Amino acid sequence: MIQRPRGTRDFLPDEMEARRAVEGDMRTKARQYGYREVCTPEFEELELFTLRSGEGIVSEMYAFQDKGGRWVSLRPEMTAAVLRLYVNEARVWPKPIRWFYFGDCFRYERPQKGRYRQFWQFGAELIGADTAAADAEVILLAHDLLSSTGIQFDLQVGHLALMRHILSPLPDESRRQVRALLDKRDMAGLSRFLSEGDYGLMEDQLTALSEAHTLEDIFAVTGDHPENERLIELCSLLDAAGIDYTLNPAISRGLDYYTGVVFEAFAEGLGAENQILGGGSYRLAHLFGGDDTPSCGFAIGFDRVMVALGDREPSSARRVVVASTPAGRLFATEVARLLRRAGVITEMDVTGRSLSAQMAHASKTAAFAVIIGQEEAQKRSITIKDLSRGMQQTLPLDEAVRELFSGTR
RNA sequence: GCCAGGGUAGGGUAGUGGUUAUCCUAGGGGACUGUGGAUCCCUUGACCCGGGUUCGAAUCUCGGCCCUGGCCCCA
Repeated sequence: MIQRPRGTRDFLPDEMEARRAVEGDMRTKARQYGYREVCTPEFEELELFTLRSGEGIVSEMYAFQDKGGRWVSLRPEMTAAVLRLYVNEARVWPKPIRWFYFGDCFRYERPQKGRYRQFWQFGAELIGADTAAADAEVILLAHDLLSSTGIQFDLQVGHLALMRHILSPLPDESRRQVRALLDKRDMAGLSRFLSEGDYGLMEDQLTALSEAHTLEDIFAVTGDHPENERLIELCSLLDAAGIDYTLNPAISRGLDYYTGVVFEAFAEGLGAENQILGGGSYRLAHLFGGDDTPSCGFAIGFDRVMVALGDREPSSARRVVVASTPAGRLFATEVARLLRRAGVITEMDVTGRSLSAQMAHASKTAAFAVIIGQEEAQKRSITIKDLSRGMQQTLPLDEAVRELFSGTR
């Protein structure tokens, strides 16, 4: 027997239908905001991803040399590819550009709850705008996408300029370490690190910042800063939209290319991998040969959303099985075509089983059985049996199709 | 890369060194060639892989693979 590759999953029909339904709701919502779907290759030149995220990520990617000797990689995320697409094809399109995507990505990591080697992301990018209104739109879209799924989540919004301001006296490498500690909320580790480097005052500021969840508290720590206005405006826009969010100036997203506003969302019941959304404003296009275009975007961990949703009711779409005797078979074929054309999910026997066995099968998979034997075929009528209630009636074909159609909607 | 716990028919399980590996469920067929769920009968189907110990291994042991969760990382 061949095993499924590690960290991958198979999806059976019930689960696939649930995934498609959620995905469809997200698409609908994104379109309402004027975003249009794009699709990029599942593998790209390796350099695309190392330009964005550094050489260090190669060990966690499905990277390989193809038969022409080119270094390529299965995509570990989609933002870089979407920005590459923008630079290649849409540089001169009217700004701003609103795009969304849904696709699978691959990372070579140790699987655990909510973490797989093949996983799906739903994301959006707003390219060519650098205002609080742009930040607000993207955050609202992210919020509405998550809301449309019905999960409970905690949305946190921050701004990297605040922390950069405080950390500016530090050398580059220390800055990165401090941000990692803050992201983990490891205040003890932070304290140890900063006192070693003789930055005691900074520790007080950072502690205060990580505990600040209102604009006043934040500005009390950071003082006057050119980006304060941006944050004030963003908050007033988010408040006007009436969404729930928490200000969290300690978000650092572990990334160097984010430029300003950053946001994340978390859900319950996911164990260690509880982050379901990450995003912010960034500049990437110039890395791929474009202008230095400001952008803002996010990605939703689709699989984690599905885990957070839990098991849903299987699809309620009702089905019909057409059961026939040999004498009714040709007419039954005709009837099945009519039903399908009318939009009814219709199955017919393909095993040559007895009528009794066909009915036994129908009772397991369908809500209604349509029975066609010699008598029905001669009169061009069909017998409809409601399998849950056990009632049946024989009707002329036209009338029966109408009946079934309305009965199964 | 590290740690813990796991792996017996499609699903769920019993089985701590000894006949032909247990039971439930599911699938196929039949009793029943125009009517399902009940019942009965027949049937399909498993010890994750490999080495070792042993007269004998599902069982003990080692390695690997995979699963679940945690750490690390998280673009």
